[in-house]
Amino acid sequence: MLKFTLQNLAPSNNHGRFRFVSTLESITTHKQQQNSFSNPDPHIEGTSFSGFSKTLKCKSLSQVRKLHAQMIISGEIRDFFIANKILYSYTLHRALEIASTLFKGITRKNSFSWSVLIGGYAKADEYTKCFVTFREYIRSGDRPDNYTLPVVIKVCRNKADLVMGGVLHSLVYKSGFLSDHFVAASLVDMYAKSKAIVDAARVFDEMPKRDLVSWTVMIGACTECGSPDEALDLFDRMIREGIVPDKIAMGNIANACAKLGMMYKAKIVHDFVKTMKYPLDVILGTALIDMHAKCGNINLAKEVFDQMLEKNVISWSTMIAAHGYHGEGLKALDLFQTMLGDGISPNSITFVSVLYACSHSGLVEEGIRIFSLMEEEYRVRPNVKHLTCVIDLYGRAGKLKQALELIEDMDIDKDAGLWGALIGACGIHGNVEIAEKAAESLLELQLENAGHYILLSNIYAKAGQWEKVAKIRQLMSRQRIKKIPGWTWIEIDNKIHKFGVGDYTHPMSKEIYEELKCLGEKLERVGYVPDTNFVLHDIDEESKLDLLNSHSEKLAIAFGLIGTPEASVIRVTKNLRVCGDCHSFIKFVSLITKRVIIVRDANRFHHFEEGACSCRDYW
DNA sequence: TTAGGGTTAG
Repeated sequence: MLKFTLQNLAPSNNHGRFRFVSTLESITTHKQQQNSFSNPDPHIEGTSFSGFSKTLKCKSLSQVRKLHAQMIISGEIRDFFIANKILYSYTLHRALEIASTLFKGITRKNSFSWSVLIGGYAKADEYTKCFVTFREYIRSGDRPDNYTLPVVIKVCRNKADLVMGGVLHSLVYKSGFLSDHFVAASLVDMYAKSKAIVDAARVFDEMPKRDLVSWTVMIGACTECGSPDEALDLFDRMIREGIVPDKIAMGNIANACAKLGMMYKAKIVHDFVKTMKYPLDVILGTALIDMHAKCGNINLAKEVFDQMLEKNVISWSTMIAAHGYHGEGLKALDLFQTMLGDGISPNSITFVSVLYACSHSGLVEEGIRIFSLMEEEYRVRPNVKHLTCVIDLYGRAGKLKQALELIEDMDIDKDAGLWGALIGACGIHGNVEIAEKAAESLLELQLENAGHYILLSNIYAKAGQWEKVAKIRQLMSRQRIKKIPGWTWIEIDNKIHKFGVGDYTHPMSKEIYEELKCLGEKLERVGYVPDTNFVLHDIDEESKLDLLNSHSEKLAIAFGLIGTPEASVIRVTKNLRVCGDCHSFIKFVSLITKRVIIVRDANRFHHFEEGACSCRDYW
């Protein structure tokens, strides 16, 4: 089952105000004033190439070869300056064999020659040759310089090779290049992409001076490692230090906003991009689509998508996925057809998005048909993620036996997510027998994801099999698997308010619980009955009711009702799946308050209106 | 003359 990467993620600065909003606005104002005087184009950059370099760079490979031949005939190739330039031109064309031959013939190799060849291998993903050449460089007695080191560190980043990365870090330290911002930024990025966030932060903190790239790398690292709120704080710090974010930094911060699901901030990010006139290229445009969609604004996402002059398979897949998790399966399928009509070949992720969209809109037959055509018609081999979507589809249709048979028949490495999808479907249809079979396979994998164990525990609890619930709990405890705490947060007036279950830490807790009590009375009059089956503890009914009434999504929504103008849309984000009772509760709240309530959970968006949800009770 | 940061799922 697809999920946003929201687990374990919630804003840490409870009730805090993100300052980047005002700082971005101040830059924007400054920029507007600047524009009125000089109207500088931020996209025209100076170049560092001399005329000769520029000329060579523009030449085709055959022209470079011709020039090379002329230089050999005239003897000018003996000039190491000229030889180096031709060497560089060859690497730009990925003509690495000729480059290597030329390199061997250069008698006075300098650091430039080595850097260029090593960089050429790196850019061509020839990692082994890159490291072998780097080793020869060191053995030649020369010291690697601040041009070569970022290149080899980047290779470690691409391979997530922390061992070699650590060796290079120590080399950097010994050679005194830690103060070079190119070298240090490469190290930060290498650690970040290898998920060693503490090491990344250490290098970053120790940098004597940080430029835009170093900041962007560190901001991206925070988002990547599950702390988008820290990414926003860091972004704020960067701006306070006078650094103006460019389009790459803005794409990066759009990712953080996407993870947090905060619509207000998303709008500010987009406005800033517009004011700075950053071009909506394929990467920034796609990041903005993803941000708006994950912040609950599918219309703005589509607007950006339509404005983009160039789109690639990632942009299309992002938009298809967005329709999917907003429950707009037919639109997702339409877009998929348009994409094919535009001659864009779908990739593996496109199919995950399409199948996911089918699954979350109940398009069972269509989804199964597309799955069956994937390999034959589109040459994309189904993987476990596609199969998981199909299991969701079968689950929705109640075809649990067929789902189990399909899993057993397919020659695909099964993962916990796949078995989790089957257990989830069993939970909806109350099928303990198949759930137990799936659980056996799941437990064999001995994975640490608490969610799947909870699903099974949920099924046993619903069936009143408390002994088995206890057994699952024991297993989790033995394997030290902890349930991830559920959090729901709501953004009001640019402040984030975060709630946990039974939370009394909010300054307005008294009013929130009063609102909940009042709501409960009104809801019961229109037919809402709390479903205590969703409390997975073997406790008395009254305690269950108390626990149920203080679920984080209910607290956030109650606060939303108090803190936002009448008739306005309430948007909340939860890091886990919304609970079944809360889902029913929110439907009733949307009915009696006439509010549209949009809930983003770990799986998808739920649009509640007039007592119904866009997920049609399947999620 | 050469070097570091960017988009979709999980």
